[in-house]
Amino acid sequence: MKINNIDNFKNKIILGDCLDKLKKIPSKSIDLIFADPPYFMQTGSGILYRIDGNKYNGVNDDWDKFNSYKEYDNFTKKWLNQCRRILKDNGSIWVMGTFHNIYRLGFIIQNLKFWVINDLTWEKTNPTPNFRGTKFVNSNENLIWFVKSKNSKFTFNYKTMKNLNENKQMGSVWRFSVCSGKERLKDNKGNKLHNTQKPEELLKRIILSSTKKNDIILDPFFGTGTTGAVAKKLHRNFIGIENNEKYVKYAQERIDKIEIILNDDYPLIDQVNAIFDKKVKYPKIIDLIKENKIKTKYLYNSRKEKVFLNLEGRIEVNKNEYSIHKATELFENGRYLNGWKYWYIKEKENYILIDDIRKENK
Amino acid sequence: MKINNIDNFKNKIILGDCLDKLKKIPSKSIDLIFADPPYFMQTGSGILYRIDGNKYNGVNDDWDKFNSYKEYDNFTKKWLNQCRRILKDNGSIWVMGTFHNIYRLGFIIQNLKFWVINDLTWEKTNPTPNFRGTKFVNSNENLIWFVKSKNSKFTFNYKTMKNLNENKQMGSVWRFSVCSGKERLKDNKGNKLHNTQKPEELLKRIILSSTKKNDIILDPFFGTGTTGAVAKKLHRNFIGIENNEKYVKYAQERIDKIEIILNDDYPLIDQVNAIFDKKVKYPKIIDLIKENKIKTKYLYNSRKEKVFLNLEGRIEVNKNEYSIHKATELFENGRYLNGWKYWYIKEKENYILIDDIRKENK
DNA sequence: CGGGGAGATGAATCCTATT
DNA sequence: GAATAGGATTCATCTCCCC
Repeated sequence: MKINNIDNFKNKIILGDCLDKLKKIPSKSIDLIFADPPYFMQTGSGILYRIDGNKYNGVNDDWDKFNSYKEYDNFTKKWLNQCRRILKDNGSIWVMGTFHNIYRLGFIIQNLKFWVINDLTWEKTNPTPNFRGTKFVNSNENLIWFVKSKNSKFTFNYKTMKNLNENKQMGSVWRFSVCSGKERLKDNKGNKLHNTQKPEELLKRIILSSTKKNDIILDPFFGTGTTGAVAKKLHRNFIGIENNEKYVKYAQERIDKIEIILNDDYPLIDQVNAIFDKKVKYPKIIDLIKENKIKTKYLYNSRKEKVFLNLEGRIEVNKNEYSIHKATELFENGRYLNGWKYWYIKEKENYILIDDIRKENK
Repeated sequence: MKINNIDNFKNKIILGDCLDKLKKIPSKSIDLIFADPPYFMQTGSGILYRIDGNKYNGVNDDWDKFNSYKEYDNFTKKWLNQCRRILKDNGSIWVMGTFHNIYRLGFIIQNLKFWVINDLTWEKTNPTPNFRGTKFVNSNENLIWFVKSKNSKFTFNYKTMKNLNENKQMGSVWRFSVCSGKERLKDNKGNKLHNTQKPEELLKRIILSSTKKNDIILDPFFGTGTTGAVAKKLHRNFIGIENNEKYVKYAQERIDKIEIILNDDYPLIDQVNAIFDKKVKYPKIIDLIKENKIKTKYLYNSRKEKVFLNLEGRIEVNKNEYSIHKATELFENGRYLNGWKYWYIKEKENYILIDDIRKENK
């Protein structure tokens, strides 16, 4: 086995510096990267500050601010370039942040020629109120979903997400509460372990929408391991990178505790996933003719206009041949419609949509 | 009077290039700038079809075309620098965009040492669906509210916004529909005048939250003049800059038509509601009966013909039930009339039109 | 101007495999 | 690489018409 085979990293938490450890990951080996990077501010001592209320006081005179943006941008470019290298060509990356860093992220993402698919808003139903009434309550965090290039054939489990959303297309604004209660990890003194632990609901949506079962998901800022926990629950593989030994310990415990089968939070979601995103193979019209499922020589539209269907499954009009789809243009003034849902056969006195015949014989 | 006195620009639409005209505005003269710049959408050259086969008519205007991010960024820097110059030290700027441009805006805003107050999300309740099921529905646009420096004493009308939000602190995610219907301006052929007209609700929140009465509000991408219209309705002054002659003409007409009805004797919030929430909800007849506003069992028409009104708000004639409207047909030889304006109740010896009762109880 | 139904429409980086 | 065929895909809102 090669030392750098991706299998060596699967479902492990790697303790160490994000950039150092990213460089160890083989190229084009990852299906999804989720990154919740820190809000980095250079204070002279090089302290990393997470986005957490007003904790970044004291580093905001103009010069420091600009200087720290520069540092932050450089750091961002470095880990994003590593992400580009290790991501499969059709893989996806999700990042999240607030106004403090999301514009830095988005700008650099676009400059590195990544291709943005969606920008999303997580609306927190229970944000910290603005006690002094000085501005609007900061009730959103922002997500960017992007891929390596415009031509990427990324995964999007459309029907799964629709199904999760009362059977309507899921939009780009997600509304649920911040992580609290039992889900929130505590240290052995009973204090919250991490300031910005992400809710599993968030990772559930990300992973369900843009990965397939058994995909490999990497999180370079693993923290308390929400990404790993949800990946395991959804039968995906994870790789975590985290610099803080304490977080690694608790994250490992958290993930080890999860039993993959029959979890109450995610009952049979993989089966749902499989059911809803399964592509159905339909027979072609020529097959239906050959198998004698369509015996009639003529097709009709809803206005009972009649066309001739030949043995090759082509519609003949004025000595020209058209596909069943293309023929709709002729009869609908250039509107291009799905021919399967447009043409009927006549059986005795009944008109039957050819799509219904197709579905009976799939 | 100085040639460049700001009073010369007040409540005028300036036809011409955004940058040229911004340069004419005196320094530190503006209280609020709202900027809805081109988004640089980069749509493909293909036609996007709706599911019913019709074409989707999206933004394909010349004003949204740029050759590169670099060109877009340079343009952005230039107009933002002019904005910094003309804005009062305690003034506010709001910009908006989607993922196509919002990271460019935010990044440049931060690099130019502006100070961000809030990032906000406008969640559209009726966005264009994703016809192909290729990604999450783009249902949000993004806003950035920022000021000239961290020390700015900007305006934030906290209580007004709280009052507008059922007396809860207003958050950074706003939910309302896109501009359509009567609010949407049409050209003289009946087509939509502008591809991206913004709803008045949006400007209402921006102007109410971060300006005072009689403030001067400048919009460098004036378009159809939503900013001017709402400014006028709320007793603020506007200055619009717009390059397209047609838009200017229609915007001027739109603004001229507005009657200012603010009155100092009434609480602002009531007036705001009166101005913007033009739709009056009338009670239904069943509600009036339930609330005992209509106590009588009989209704009369102008010929004093009597009918029985049951507890479900239906008129009974010859063992048949009719709506109050449908019942007019019976009594008017098939002429269909508005029942509210046809039927009376009898109170002592007075006949009272049920429409009057309804209006008293709206 | 009630109520039901048909039709229109909105800032969109909106498909894919085969020949 | 371009052209073609096959096949999958929509939600809230507003206006207008009719009864």
